[in-house]
Amino acid sequence: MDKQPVDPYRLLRKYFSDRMPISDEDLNYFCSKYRLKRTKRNQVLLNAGEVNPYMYFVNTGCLRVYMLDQSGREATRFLVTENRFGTAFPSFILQEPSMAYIQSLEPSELLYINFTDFRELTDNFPEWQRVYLRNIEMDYIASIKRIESLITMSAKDRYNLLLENDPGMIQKLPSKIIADYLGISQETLSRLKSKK
Amino acid sequence: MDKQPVDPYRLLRKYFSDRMPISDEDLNYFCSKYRLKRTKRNQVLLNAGEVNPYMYFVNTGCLRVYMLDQSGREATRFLVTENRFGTAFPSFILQEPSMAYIQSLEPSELLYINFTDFRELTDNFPEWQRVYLRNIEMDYIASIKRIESLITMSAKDRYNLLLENDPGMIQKLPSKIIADYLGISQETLSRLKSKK
DNA sequence: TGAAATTATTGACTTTTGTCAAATTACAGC
DNA sequence: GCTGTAATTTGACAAAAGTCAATAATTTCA
Repeated sequence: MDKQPVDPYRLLRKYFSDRMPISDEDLNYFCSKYRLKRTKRNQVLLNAGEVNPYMYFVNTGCLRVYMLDQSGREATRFLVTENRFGTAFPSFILQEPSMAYIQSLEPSELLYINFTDFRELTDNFPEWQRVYLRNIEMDYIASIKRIESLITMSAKDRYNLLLENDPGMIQKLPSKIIADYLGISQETLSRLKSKK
Repeated sequence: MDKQPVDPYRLLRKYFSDRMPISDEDLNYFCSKYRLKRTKRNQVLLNAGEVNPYMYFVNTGCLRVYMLDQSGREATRFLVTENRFGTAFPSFILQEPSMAYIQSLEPSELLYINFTDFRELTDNFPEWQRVYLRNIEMDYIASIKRIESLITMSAKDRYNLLLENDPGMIQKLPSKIIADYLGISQETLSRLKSKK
């Protein structure tokens, strides 16, 4: 069977129209600001030190935002799964050099928009500003919960919590990445998994 | 010399008018949604398990949002200093029982607004929505940076970073609170301070 | 499919941080 | 200014997590 050729903007249009009232005309205008990019496994989209130009919407695949510590070890800051927006946020918003890298963990299909256009849309379309605000509120809440887990829980408890809240993530991603998302070494994670 | 009686809404009015164009009428309307509260040192404003009804604006003093871990140890999630908004954010936004407590570290003068009124203002005043959005973006960025420090740095480096970025905080607050903000024990912090 | 590269596991040891207890210091509130 | 409570420091030890190295298991992609 042949694959149907799929409109790469289908998911994005659905994302907008599911969350806010929007005319076809505005929808087309929104989409005109986004460009398509296909990436390979482990392709780096942004290097630390660069100003991050784009916000990404993930059609298929998965993005990972990560940093290197002083000794060159990787630490995962954020993961962006399908049908979601995400980027190296501080660099994008402040338009300052990034502390973080962005890579696609798998071959991915992405839609991306530059900072100027992104601000133009949030500033001029109140309905979209509202949706975006709700997204940021939720992302902020998720990051607060992550801080809580980091300052109050042991590595073992953090792992068990992730296992409860997001079993798919643990199943899907290499444990190396789970470990640096939790802020522990892969050896420690390996031992935690065998111990319970 | 007698103290001048000060309008408790002066700072709040200034906060709004500094950040957005707003008519006197709207300013009065905004302020009508806020009520005044004076607190004692260490007074608890919200207990864990309660739904957090209020967003606070700190006129004078300081608020602390903190949690208890399994063994009853406190961990500071967030501090709200003068002339800023803050609250136990997840519970306020989701209107769910709070994981966190709120207390005033010093005698404080606060203005507070309930959730319904807060949403009413952000939904109906685009200029204010925009200012609020920028605030959340900045708070989110601050929390991302805190996550970075927690997953990539040792206790010692996190302390030195805080010393650089926010020396006032270390000077002003008891080291017990600095320690549980950094996610370490007070004994460890005490040793870090003497070692360098 | 099969060689090369990456990832995961395990062991031995080190370092960091936590815990408990006691002594000292600071300071809030009367 | 006192006085009692709270905060801080220090010591001795325990537990948690990291490091390095070697091996085993999986993937990738040519």
